[in-house]
Amino acid sequence: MPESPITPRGQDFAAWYQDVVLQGDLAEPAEVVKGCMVIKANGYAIWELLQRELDDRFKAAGHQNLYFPLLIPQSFLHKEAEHVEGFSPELAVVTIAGGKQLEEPYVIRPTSETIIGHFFSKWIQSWRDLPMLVNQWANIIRWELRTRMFLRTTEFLWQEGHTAHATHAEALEEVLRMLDVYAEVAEDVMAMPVIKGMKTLSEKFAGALRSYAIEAMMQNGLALQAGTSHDLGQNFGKAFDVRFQNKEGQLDYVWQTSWGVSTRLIGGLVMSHSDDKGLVLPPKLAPVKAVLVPIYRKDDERGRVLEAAHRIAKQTGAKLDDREGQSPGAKFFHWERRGVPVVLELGPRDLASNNIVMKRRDIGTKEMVPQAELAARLPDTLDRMQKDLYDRAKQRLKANTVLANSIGEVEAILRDVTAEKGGGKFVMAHMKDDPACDLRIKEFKATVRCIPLVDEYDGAGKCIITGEPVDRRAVIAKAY
RNA sequence: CGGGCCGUGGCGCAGCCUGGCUAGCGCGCUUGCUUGGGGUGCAAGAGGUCCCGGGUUCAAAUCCCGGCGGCCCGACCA
Repeated sequence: MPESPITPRGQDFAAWYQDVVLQGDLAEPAEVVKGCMVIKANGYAIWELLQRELDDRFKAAGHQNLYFPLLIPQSFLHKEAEHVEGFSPELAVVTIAGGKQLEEPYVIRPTSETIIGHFFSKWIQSWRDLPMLVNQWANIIRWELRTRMFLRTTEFLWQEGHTAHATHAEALEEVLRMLDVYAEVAEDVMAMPVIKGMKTLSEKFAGALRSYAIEAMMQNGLALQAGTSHDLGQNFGKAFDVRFQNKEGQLDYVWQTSWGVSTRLIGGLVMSHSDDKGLVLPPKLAPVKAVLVPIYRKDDERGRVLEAAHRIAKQTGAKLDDREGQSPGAKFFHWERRGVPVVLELGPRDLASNNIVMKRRDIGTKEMVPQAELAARLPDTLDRMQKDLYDRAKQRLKANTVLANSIGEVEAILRDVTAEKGGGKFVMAHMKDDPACDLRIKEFKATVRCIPLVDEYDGAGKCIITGEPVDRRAVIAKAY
């Protein structure tokens, strides 16, 4: 087992992850087979917590969960020209079933706009059927050339929301509402600050009018697209003949949206907060929030300590680690690796003084707390840790965001992004939303991440490539 | 599709160049004792088609030929 694993700060996450989490048995959230993940206990429990946070918000916004087929007739993909062009290279196709060559192959869903468009056309006839607000929790397959644990696996779990509206304005409102939901979960639940923004035309979803995204910064300064929300316009409505009769009695195509987040969020979570000792989980996403490790030497101590430990664990909701044959030290390391926010230590000394030792995972501080106060202090400590994690991540984002006023400056900042030089940066520069400009940025192995919805800088300026006026700075960065 | 690396108990590896006794080490696992405020220590034990096929040889994990599989780096992407 590696004693000093590679830090996620400034290092390649995949390498750190493999060393620390997989081989080092630190958090055992997952392993990978042919680019597909087996998500293990701790990792899946985190996903379940995230699912609940998201699902509650979707339902509050009026969406209902449905489930659509895994296999999509290949012809469906071809109905929207841009869509099929974008997804063709990464499709897994089923050509044989039941021992026979199929007349028409199926594709394993890479996303479900097409099959949902097919059903929307059956379900929607009147303006009274709108808006139609559905969500699906599902697995999808995209045969990418390169996989990275959690961030880009061949198969992944996600949620995809699909809605149909009577007007473009209403659809756009929905697109931005769900982007806000993602930002809220990222920031309030994951303690991961994000920038809400519009993707450039060259980075938008295949088949969308416009795509919006939340962009986060990992500890090494690389950007991670953590969630997307698409304004599909009437593209899929026209492709799948999703028409409705409006209040004026005329036929019109619906305006659609789609939005999704995936198990990539778990990768983002790990890369946002974890340290050399292993996972650090924000309390709101910690499957186990506090563990109580009892310490005793002799049999009579054991009885007294365990009795008190059981009582305190019950009062506070902490998990009692009463495994025999494991030293307290071994237990401390065990839970530290797994990112448990608070570890409580209770031994004979504490019994005598009516105290208990409370240790925070993120900053490592130990605190003596009167046993009687623990039930009240523990939630406060968890809240503070949640907030501190966010604040630290926010500060890191600020510290690594820089302005650039020429293409040369952008290049100088992004060239040789390494840990020694402080890792990656978000470079804010005025950039025209033009595929030719995106291409220029790609020469530095970076991309235009987004054009922020809220301008926190100096407003309008001239494009550093074309010189044309643009109304705000865009985020340029190297990304996962 | 380019560039690099690797297939040896559950996991991580050494051994291969220079062929040779019973294939070794760490972790994990089992049993017992011991220990316990940051990975206790000791003892005993279970566990192997050395990726596959062929060749060379008295003898192959090791050398040769052919296959298969995996990982990492780049191009594609949530």
